[in-house]
Amino acid sequence: MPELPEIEIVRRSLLKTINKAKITDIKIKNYSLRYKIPNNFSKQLVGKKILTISRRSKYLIFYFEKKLLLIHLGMSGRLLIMRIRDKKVFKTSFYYELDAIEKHNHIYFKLNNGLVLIYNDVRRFGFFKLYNIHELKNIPFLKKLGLEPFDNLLNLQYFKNFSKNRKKNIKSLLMDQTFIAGLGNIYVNEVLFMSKIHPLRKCNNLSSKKILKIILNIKKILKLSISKGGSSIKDFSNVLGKSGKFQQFFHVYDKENKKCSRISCRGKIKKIQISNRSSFYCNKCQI
DNA sequence: TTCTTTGTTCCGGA
DNA sequence: GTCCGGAACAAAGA
Repeated sequence: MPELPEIEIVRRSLLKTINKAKITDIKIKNYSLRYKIPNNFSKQLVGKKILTISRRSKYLIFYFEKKLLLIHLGMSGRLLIMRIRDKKVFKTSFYYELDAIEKHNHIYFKLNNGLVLIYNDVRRFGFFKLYNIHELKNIPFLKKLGLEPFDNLLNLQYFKNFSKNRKKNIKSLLMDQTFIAGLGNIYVNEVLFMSKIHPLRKCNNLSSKKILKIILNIKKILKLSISKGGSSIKDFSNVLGKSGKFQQFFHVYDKENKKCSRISCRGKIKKIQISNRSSFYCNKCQI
């Protein structure tokens, strides 16, 4: 599941490989993603040069002269880079254990630098949306998003202001994209474990100390994850066959019935449902 | 056949 | 009007 760190890593790899390249051809194998790809999609992008690639929350934004392309990878979307000459596929991300299966390649972007950008997505929950540059401020997906996790404005004051009149639990608050944009289920579970807070704790009666701990851990865990990923994709070819690094970070996610990883703790990881999402926590140290 | 997985959207009730 | 939880939705694999 690509979360914010993975999207950021993909963005950085794409900047290194295909930034400033021109799209010379587009082949669409499957139009039905999360939203149907319009028939004039290719026509609007062929001949255009990628000026830069940015990220907001878990969205990637490709900038062209007058257009921007908004990409969301859903839960299983991947962007792959293939060299046309030797047909070798390099992954732009490090966390997938299995190689992409060709039947799930849905879009091919042929570029003028000898590379092809491929969109591969097993579940097809990802999407591509094309906008005019001047629409940027009015894109519904981006409009309602809260602060980026690394934004300096994400501080004690912001947290307290947002949560003081709310009754929901801390897990749901951290999942709320209008509060902090880009935190998904996996990292919220990990952040709460690191902060020793039970996911069902009400969000409006946390101590300042606990809140600061949460904020610090959000930034810390995301940064760590990006840096690990970043170092393992310096040379794309190193990535192939080296999977599982990503999972090593997890302390609670998908660890039901495992022992708590804290040396001094004899707790056990429990799994519960919160707002229809699996939540994992240690029954001893998260209170 | 049923369950799981994700982020987003929508809806009803408080 | 606002908040909140639950359900639906997309597709495919186990």
